[in-house]
Amino acid sequence: MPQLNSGGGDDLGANDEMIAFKDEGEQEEKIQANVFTEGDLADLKSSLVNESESTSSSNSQTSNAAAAVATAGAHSEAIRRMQDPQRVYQEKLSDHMEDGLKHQEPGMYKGSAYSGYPFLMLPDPYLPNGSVSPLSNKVPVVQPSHGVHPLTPLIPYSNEHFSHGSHSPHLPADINQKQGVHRPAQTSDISGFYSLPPGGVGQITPSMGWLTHPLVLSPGMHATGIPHAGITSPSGKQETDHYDRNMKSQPEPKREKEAKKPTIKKPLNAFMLYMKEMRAKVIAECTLKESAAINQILGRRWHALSREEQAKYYELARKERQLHMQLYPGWSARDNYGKKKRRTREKQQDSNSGGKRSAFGTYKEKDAVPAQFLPMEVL
DNA sequence: ACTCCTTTGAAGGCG
DNA sequence: CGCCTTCAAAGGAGT
Repeated sequence: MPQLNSGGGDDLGANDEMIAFKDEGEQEEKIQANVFTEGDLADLKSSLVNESESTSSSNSQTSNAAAAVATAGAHSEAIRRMQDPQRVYQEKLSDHMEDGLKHQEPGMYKGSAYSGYPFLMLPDPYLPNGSVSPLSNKVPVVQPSHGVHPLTPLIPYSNEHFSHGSHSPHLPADINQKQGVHRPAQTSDISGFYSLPPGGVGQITPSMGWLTHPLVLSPGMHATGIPHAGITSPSGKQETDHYDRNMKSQPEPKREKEAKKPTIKKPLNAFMLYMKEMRAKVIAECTLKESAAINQILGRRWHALSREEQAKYYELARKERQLHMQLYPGWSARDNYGKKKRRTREKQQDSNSGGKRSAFGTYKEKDAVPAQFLPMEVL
C-alpha cells in the first residue's frame, strides 16, 4: 500500500486534502494505475462511445473499437512525436535543466504520465494557447530540489525565475507555447512572483489577472501566465479573450479593467489542474472532443492515479489557493455565486431526492451507475 | 447566444 | 458537524 509518505511527504500534499482511497480496492487501484496506460484510453473511449449505443456485444465491439482507437492512438502518438516541437523542446530543456533536475529523487514521480519528466507538467491555463493545441499544453515545472524551500511553488507563474537564468532571447522560438522551466522561488515572496504593483498584494487589481510572464510572452501569445484563469468577464466563457484583450500588449488595459470589473475566478482544485493538464492528451489519444466525455475519462484516470501523483496536484492546488488568497485577500467564492447562469438547480434538487452527489460525483437518473463502479470491461 | 453535460474538489451557508 | 449548493475548466451538443 503506497501510503503517502508521511515522513518526508508531509509538505507535499496537505494531509487534510488527501482523499482516502477506501472506496476502491487499493490493489485494484494499484493495478489500474499501473496498467492504465495510454492504450487503455482506447477502452475508455470505446466504452464511452459504446455506452450510448448499447452495452451488448461489448466484447468484440469493444475490442475492435479499442484496437482501432489504439491504432489511432499510436498513430497520433507517432504524429505527435514528429510534429511536436514541444517534445523537442522538452528534450532540449532537459538538457538545459539537467543539472538541477537530475538531482530529483527518482522514486517520487514514477510511472505516471510524467514518467520521463523530472518535473511536473502544468496545464494550459498557464499557457496562452494551451487549450488549442493538445501538443502544447504542458509546462514543465521544476520540482523543488536541492536546498529549496519545501513549499516552493510548482506553479509556473513566477516571474522570478525568468528574470534570472533563462532569458527569453535565448529561449527557443516555441517557448511561447510552454512557459519554460520554473525555478524554485520563495513562496512567501509573492510580490517577487507576481510583479505586483508597488502598493502591494492587496492592491492588485483583478484585471491584472494572474501572473504574466513577460519573458516568455511572444507576439500573438497570451500575455498571461494565468494559472487558473483568475479573472473573467461576468458573462464568463470569454475569459481567454478577456485575458487577451486585457493583457496581451494592449495599450488600454486600465480603462478596460476599470470599466469591466472582471470577475475573479475560483482557484482551480487539484482535479481541475489535472484536467487542464491531461485534457489535451486525452483528446489527442481518443480523438474525442466532447468535454463531458473527456471529463469522464479524466475522472476515472484521476482515480487511477497513485497517491503520489495525486499529491502533486493537491499540492499545486494548495499553492494556488494560497496565492489566490494573497492576491485577493477579500475575495470569496461566494462573490461569484449567481454569475454563472443558474443551471440545473431545479434539476439537481430533483435528482437530489433520488440520486445525489456522492464521493463519486453527481449521478443523474440516466446514469444511475457511476462509471467508477463499472467493471473495466464494460468501461 | 446561451445553456447543458460531465468530472472532482473547495468553500460557504444552513440546520 | 454534516449536508447541500455553487463554481472552477472545457468544448461539443442542444435549444
